[in-house]
Amino acid sequence: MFRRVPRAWPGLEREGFMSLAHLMQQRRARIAAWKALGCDPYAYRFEVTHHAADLHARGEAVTTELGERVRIAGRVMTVRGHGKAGFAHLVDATGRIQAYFKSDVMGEQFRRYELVDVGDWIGVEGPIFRTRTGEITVRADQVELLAKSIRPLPEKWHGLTDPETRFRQRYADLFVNLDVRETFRRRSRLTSGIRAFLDARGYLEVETPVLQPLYGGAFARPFVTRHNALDVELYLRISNELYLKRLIVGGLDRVYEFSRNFRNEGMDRSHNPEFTLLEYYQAFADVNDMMELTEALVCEALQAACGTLQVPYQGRTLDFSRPWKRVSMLDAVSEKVGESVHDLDPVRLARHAARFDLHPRAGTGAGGMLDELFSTLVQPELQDAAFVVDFPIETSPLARVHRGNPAVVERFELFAAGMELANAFSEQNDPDAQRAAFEAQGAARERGDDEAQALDEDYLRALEYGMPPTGGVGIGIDRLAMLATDSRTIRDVVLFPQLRPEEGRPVADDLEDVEDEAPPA
RNA sequence: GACCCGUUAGCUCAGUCGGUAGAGCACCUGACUUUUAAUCAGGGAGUCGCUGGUUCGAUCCCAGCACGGGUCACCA
Repeated sequence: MFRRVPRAWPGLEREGFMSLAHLMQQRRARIAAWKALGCDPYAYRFEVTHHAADLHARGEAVTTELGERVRIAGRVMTVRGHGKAGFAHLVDATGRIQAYFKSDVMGEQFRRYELVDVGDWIGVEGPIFRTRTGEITVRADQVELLAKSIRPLPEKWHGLTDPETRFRQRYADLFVNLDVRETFRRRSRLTSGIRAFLDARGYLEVETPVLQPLYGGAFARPFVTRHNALDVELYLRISNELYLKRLIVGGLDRVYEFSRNFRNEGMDRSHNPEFTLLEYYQAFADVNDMMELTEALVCEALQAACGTLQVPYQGRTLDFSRPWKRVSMLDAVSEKVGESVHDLDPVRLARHAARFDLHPRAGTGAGGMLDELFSTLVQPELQDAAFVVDFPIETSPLARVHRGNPAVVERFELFAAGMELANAFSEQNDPDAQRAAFEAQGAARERGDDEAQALDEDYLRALEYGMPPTGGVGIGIDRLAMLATDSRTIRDVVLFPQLRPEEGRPVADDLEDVEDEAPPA
């Protein structure tokens, strides 16, 4: 890690004072050597004919005889010199490929090979062949330096393991730990699979505001920012839900958005302050339609990403094969506490909560206590994909009351690996009922619940024009990506997870400044 | 926010019962024309996270701070 040091430390000019600066100075010195050979250490382009994977795919067709000429480019990860010959491994976007450099073949060009440092980007041209030990290799007769690397790479065997450095310097993580690339490729296959699924069903991908004058659609604290010209406070969105439903009012009857949301809360294994939520809304559909659709969507996405619905995750196998289990929250909690809680009696729920050593905040209603009991007793056991239904009204202000049971709403959540993956409702489209639900939230806010949802007059105005019956779903894409890539934490599937900023500037930069100003020896 | 653990060379780590530190890889020099963690010989590289305290002397003991990791809390 970078260390903070005083900017002007006496003795800096002493030769070899600091190892990193010393190592970088050695590498910088090679820039001049390349120029002396007439080479630009930072090239403009290189014609690539093949990737590493293309050459490996040829298998037995490659023999110890020299074959087709190819041009490959990549970062040098290892160099093994043998006097008048040498080997190097290049890594490109598709993997590793070995290059062989031989003095009597390369002539003057061999001098270039001798200047190559680990970490440099180079381009190589020559015929492919198979070495004595069986590795497919390019026998270089031409070498070009594409970009000089002046910073030493992490160690080749243990690699880069410190999580802080891996996240801060994801660029290094990506070229040292090649499995990290596969994680993000798989995440990309997941999202492109979802897009293909929704596009094929007539859904329109849309983009709605990240900067919102009023945040809503979820229970969370927001990040606050300010627009200078308008002189107004704005919030980074905690959800895009209310905007997508405005579009349903507008007649766009199937819409979806991959929404980057921001919630000003603690961070842990499954929470990053910014995260990606896929939301999709379909007019004329209810929660049951959306359950079917979600089952199909997730299965298709996982197939695209993993090629299986038996998903290995942290030493166990999660079963996503259809149909998924459906669990009533009321039934499941009743079973765990040993008596029926279907009447949502607050006194009885409080007694059970106390029995399991749960201490809901003062003012928590029956729905909140049911939710706590569920989270503690039932949720950890939901490893294979399972839908949970029958949610209390109190915790669902944007959902419609259940047609068959006025105590609960038409809603489901999807769980797997003990994590909440998705949340869906038959959306509330009665403007008066929605206003009443907002007002109940306002009362909760009065009581000190700073996550209660604000009344959104513009959203109510939209509902007053009339919103068709609508089913809506939100899926936590980061969490789904965790499952699809067997990642333990959300940070493993977010390219640049949130960290405290590094204070000051990296040590090496400070030292370079001094060296640059020093007179040449 | 609470508690526990960590921070030593570019990387991965050892170590000092308090006397200013080592290994492997990487780097430099030399040898080596099919190696692949190449090998062999030699060499250089460190305010031991920061600040303060105790001490003749602190990388080591103590306190505070910073950053990171973990557990919990918060988080429908």
